[in-house]
Amino acid sequence: MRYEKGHKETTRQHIIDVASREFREGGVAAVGIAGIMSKAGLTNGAFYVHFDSKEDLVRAVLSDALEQRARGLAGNLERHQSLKDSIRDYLSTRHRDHAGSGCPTAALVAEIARHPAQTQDLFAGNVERIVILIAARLRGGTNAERRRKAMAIYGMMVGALQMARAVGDAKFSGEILENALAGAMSLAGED
Amino acid sequence: MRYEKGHKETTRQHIIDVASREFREGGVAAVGIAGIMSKAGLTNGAFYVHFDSKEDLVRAVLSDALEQRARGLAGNLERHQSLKDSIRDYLSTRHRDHAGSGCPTAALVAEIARHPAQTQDLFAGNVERIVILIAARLRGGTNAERRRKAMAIYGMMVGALQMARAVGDAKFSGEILENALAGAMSLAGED
DNA sequence: TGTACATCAGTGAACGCGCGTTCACTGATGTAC
DNA sequence: TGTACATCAGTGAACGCGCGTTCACTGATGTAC
Repeated sequence: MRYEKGHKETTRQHIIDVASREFREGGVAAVGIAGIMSKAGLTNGAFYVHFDSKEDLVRAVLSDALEQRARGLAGNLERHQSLKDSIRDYLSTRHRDHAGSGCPTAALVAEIARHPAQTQDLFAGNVERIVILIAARLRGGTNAERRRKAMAIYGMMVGALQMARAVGDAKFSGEILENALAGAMSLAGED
Repeated sequence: MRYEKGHKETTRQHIIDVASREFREGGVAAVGIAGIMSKAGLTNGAFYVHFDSKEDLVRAVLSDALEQRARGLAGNLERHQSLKDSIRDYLSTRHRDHAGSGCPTAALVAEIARHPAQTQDLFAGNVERIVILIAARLRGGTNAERRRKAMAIYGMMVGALQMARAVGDAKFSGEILENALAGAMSLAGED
């Protein structure tokens, strides 16, 4: 079988998409290559046609997922979605219950802390980008003050979403999301 | 060899202490039982004299580590440490660089989200406890408002510490910690 | 136009390894008689 | 007091299994002549 131009790149992206979901749902350490390839409709061996190693895939997945997230947020803000609505989406039960398609930072930040410097740098660049996007939507104060608030707000979003996912009890979980939203808006200086 | 009274309980606690550090440093999924037992100065087989399974150990570790943390915070507050100083300790470079002896929530929250309900309930009880401790130190507003703020602050602490650990770059990491501290104090209504 | 060879994404079996778990055994001490 | 047996935390080899990775091979298509 010989394939049309671009086929290899399409397959590579498909593997990244599947792995991206699996990693966010199950964690990098607990998800294996055989499982990813099987879910992608391929066999074990084809993996190394596309990636050098599992760590190479992790970097490709992070790069892709973080990029998509930042683009999504930028797009929403350009389409005049309010910062509050963006944060509300982030701290929603829907986002909480769909980690596989959700924020890669919330799903993988603890694991990224244990990965090589190259992987961490990739992550850092994305955090910077998100902070700038949030800061640009804040009103009042100096640039430095808006940057400070943006970091605090982003940290709260990531921490609260993770806790909401980990407590199990739906009522308590919902309370965490609501209270973090109120806290974020209070910091942002809106209602 | 027959052992003095309490020996088994001492050994069990020693295994928990070792596993607690290893899990927080490396993550539950990436740390094996053979490694834990070897670091505890014992062999493989002895593990099942003390625990039914790895999940049983995970619960024992979480229960122990979360309990210790909550007690530590309660003790500091009773000894009249200010809330600000407690949060400053939490968002310190020292805490960031010593995950093994640090907050189990920040280290393991993402993994707890993937563990059984029994494990999640254990975690939820501890979050509730910490929130109450923080809320009791807040001034002004109704009880409900203080609870809201306490949850937002705790979420921010956990999220910011994790991001500070994952970005690699020390300068950026320090900036995240400082800005989260400022955000938390702003929410708490102090300086 | 027909034949021989090159290309290369994907196959599927196998590699060594460490995982969580099991189990027959050890041996120092306690208890029974 | 001396002997026989029970106790049980810990040993260390082994279990089946899935991990990440390697590799000889396939086979449809493209290119050369």
